[in-house]
Amino acid sequence: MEGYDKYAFEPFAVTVDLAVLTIREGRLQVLLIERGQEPYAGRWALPGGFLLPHESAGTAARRELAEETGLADVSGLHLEQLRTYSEPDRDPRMRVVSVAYTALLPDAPEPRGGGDAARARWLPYDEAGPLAFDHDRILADAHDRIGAKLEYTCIATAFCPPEFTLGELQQVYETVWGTALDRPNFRRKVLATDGFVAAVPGAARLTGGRGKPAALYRAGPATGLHPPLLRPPREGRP
Amino acid sequence: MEGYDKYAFEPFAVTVDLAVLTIREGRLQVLLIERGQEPYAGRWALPGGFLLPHESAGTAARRELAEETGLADVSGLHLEQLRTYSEPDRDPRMRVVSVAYTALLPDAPEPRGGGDAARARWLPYDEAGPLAFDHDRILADAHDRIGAKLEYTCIATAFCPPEFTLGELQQVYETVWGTALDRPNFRRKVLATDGFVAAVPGAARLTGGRGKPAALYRAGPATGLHPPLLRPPREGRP
DNA sequence: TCAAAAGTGTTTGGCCTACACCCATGG
DNA sequence: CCATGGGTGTAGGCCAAACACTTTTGA
Repeated sequence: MEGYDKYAFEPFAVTVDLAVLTIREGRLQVLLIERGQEPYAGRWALPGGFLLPHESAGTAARRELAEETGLADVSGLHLEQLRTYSEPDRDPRMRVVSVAYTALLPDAPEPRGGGDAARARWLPYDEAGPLAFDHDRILADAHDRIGAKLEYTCIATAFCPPEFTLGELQQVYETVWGTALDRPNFRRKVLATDGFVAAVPGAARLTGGRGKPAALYRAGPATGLHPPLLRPPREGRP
Repeated sequence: MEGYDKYAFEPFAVTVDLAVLTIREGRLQVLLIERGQEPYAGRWALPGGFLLPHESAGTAARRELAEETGLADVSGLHLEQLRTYSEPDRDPRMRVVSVAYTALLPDAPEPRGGGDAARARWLPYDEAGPLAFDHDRILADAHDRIGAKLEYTCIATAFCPPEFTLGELQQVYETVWGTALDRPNFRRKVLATDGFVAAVPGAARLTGGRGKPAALYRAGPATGLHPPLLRPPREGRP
């Protein structure tokens, strides 16, 4: 690093890309913006943007998240770094290194167009492609990561509103994993894990219009899941 | 991104940093280079360097790994992206965004000085700090990640030579986790996991000079561990 | 013949799966 | 009173922790 001339090379641009996931209508959905200009004009892409000169990638990601979702308070949302994409040809215009983040949202307000007045919308995860740039890969990596982290962390509550039922929490797992779970066993597993959820005394809510009202819970202080909540092995070969 | 002037901002430098880990003398050790110039002159740091203009971060990391270790063939080594560090003040000279990688080595040759003629050496993990820049944090993150991945992946074999005994494999787990494991149970667990290791027929090796010669194994084709090999819960509270 | 390291066997308990069953509510 | 979703109970099985025991080598 010594003797490096900071202007010797063509500069690298550094951006953040966001895979913003939520569960709407029982489906995993992702926040996309429509590109107005070339390259990939008219195609959908993940929201994102450049790092400002005095900003870390995490700060930039949270700023972009607020801009793109239009939410006033974005501080409580789950945001975590996914990985960095740096293939030389990933943007045909110039060298762009992008730090990708995954954000999880509970309720899903319709997005307003971002700062650059582009169209923004939620789209079901499996109808999202093909996206601009290498965003298909980023989105797939985000899905993989979230699916894996459901097994050994408590992030599932990040998809839920402040108060939620165990049925709603189970739907998070089922939606992301694409598999059905046994309700009694899921319930026991969650309640047995210390600090995963905390009961709201006396509260209850009707979920489907019919049926017994469900008890309400809040996210607990725990972050890890020991032992993990393993997803059922798939029927076919992996 | 539209209308972005690639020279409008002070350029970002993009580097890779490597946490190169190995097990020597029964201890987890890390490859460090001594800084010759300010800032942090005389301090030890993780090896690393700038991305070349047409190089991805992964390519740069593998190039640096070859340069710093002096190994001729570095293609079979385990190298994986850790995360990206982008705090604005992490390098006092300029804005540097660094993509950190973790590399795992089996045997550990003494390193030759890197391309910039700096001193390089192996140091036990727990004697490594304090390092230059934010490298203490990067190194700790690498250790955390490797410890976690031992539970649900087969990367432990990356610390072992091509042919190894189950005792050596167990020492990898014990060294990284800092806990003792039950040998019979470890053995059963590893052999029960399809594709983790494959026996080398007829081969055996004496390990401690005394005792029964141990059968030899090679790394199998599996990458994931289902079910995981969970580390024993720590005695104190987490 | 002993120490050291590899490898096998066995018991026990816990957790997890699967499924049967009861409860509360709206139509 | 039936459909729907929430919640409890329980029998069986698999897995893994714990530990006793055998085997093979060098000294």
